Amino acid sequence: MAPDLVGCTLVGADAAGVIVEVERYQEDDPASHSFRGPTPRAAVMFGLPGHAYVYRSYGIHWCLNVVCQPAGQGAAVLLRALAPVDGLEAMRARRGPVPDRLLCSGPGRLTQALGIDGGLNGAALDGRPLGVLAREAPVEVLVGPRIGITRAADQPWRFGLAGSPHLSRPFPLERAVA
DNA sequence: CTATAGATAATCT
DNA sequence: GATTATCTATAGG
Repeated sequence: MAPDLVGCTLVGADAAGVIVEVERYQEDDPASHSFRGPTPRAAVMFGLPGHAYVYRSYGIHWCLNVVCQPAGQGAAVLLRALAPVDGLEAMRARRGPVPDRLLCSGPGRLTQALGIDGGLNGAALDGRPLGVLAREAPVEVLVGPRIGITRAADQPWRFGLAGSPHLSRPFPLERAVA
């Protein structure tokens, strides 16, 4: 499901962007919050698929995940970067004086740009205030190791849209999948 | 371009 | 007390 989310559109309350970078996390993955079972924080990961798992990162930022099927599995996809397509003014207002390239180029940046916080933890991703739209055309997806983790760091579980200028970081080897 | 400090809170040891 | 699915500002090459 993670590579299939690349190219889809994330729609917020007043802004939207194409998902250009994601990472997958699941229960048997030591880097995943669901690794220790349905703890208070990770409970949503074991809940309804298609809902949002929002957690605080480094005490400062919010990060958004899409909970995966089937229910109760503890699997989710972290949204790491968007290509802004709508509501640019609202994003700029929330993000401050950064270049447009950096508006949504990172998991914490993307949530700040869309105004997403812990209040949306567990929310359905089926429309307002948050939703995901299917992509309209096939895309070329890159694969590489995940970013910012120490456990299972060599697993190629990060996926990105080939050629996007909005990735949080480039992919090491441009290997295509899907 | 790389390197590093600092902010800050939930979770882990 | 240490670590963490991060970001920004600043200093140096």
